[in-house]
Amino acid sequence: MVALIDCNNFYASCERLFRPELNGKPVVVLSNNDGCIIARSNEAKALGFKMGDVFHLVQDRIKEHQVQVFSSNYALYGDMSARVMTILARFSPQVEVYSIDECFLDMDGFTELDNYAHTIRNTVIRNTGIPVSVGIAPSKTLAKLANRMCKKTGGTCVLESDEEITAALKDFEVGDLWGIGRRYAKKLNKFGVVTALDLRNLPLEFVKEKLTIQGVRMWYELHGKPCIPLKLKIERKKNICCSRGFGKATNDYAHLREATASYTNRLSQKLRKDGSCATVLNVKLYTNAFKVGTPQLFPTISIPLPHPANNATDLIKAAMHGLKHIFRHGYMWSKVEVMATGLVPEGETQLHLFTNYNGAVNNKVSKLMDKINRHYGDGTLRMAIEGKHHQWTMRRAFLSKEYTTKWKDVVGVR
DNA sequence: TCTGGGGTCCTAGGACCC
DNA sequence: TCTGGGGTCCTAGGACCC
Repeated sequence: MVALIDCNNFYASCERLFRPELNGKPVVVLSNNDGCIIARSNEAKALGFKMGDVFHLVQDRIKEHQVQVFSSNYALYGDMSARVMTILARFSPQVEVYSIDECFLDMDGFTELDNYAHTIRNTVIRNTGIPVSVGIAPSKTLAKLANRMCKKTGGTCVLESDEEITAALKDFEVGDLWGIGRRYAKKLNKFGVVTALDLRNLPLEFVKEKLTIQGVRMWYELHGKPCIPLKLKIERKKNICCSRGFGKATNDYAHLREATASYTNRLSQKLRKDGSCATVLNVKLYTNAFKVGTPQLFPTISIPLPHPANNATDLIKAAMHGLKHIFRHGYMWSKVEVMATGLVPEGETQLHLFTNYNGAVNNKVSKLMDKINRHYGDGTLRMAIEGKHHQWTMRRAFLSKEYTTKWKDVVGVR
């Protein structure tokens, strides 16, 4: 048996923690750049606000219903997530942190699962203030389903017997299954497969043909035979990316240089944190595809690095070279993306045959900057080429404080 | 004026090897 | 008249997840 614990309306719940007067009121959290709605309290859901609603298009309704709006505050959500996960790890020796707000626990050998689920839920809410739902079932896919079933009531759900599982599958839309997206749902609907039970009852060969090997795994999982193991080890990432839209589109090359350098610096931090070096750096520019009638271009370049690197200096140098190559006049650029690929473990990098360059000095500088920034706060030391972040930095008009990660933002109690 | 930012896995097809 | 039978690696594109 496996449990899936999922935080309810996670970002909205985090914001409410430090604004208790908002309990029972509609709250939404926006994506980066205050673009779309990405989290909603139950009250906001009830008012009809949808995931992905474009903020400036629903602004009138937001005002009308006095919905409290927040910009994304990942410093806060990341820290609250770590607290929740730490508590959850007490409840099982085998834990997979699946996303910022979800966690699988191995429940093999555990008994009285109903009681245990309640204990988990009550402990998390008592110790962190974050409400969670707990779904327990024989496989990950079914645990996901169990979790979804109690999401509305915000409680717990254990699916164990065949009768319980069959009854649950019967009322569950196939498109809501973990692993079935919009495309597959449409495809399956065409074959008359509407519910999760319909999918489970299909012949295995048919599933394999239409949904490939992933569908076969899902089919077994729906039969209560686990096929997707818990990921207990955190693996090094295969790609690392830093991509962000600008607060305002620009055609100014100087701004693009600043933004690209800044994202690349951030990318290099992520690489160092993961213990990886890049062998290839990709740079891509975007115009705003939503603006019909304006000239569109999405130029991209892939730069093989002379030496695997994760220091800011070498990567920014490569990125500037790439940017120069793909930049064109006559376009309004709205976003830049830098991506590190061909990652190799730091310390296992291949030296260059014809030079004795090994990046030692640049690596030292970056590591020192990490240390200082960890101690004095992100951005204390930056690369000069990043500029002052005025023109292109993202919109965050409704940002809350870093209540749990910044001394000056900690709430005082009298 | 304003529409997110990350990731993963799988398959088919091409290029190459002996 | 007739032209094999294994492999690997890489990439682009498509699907999915939060």
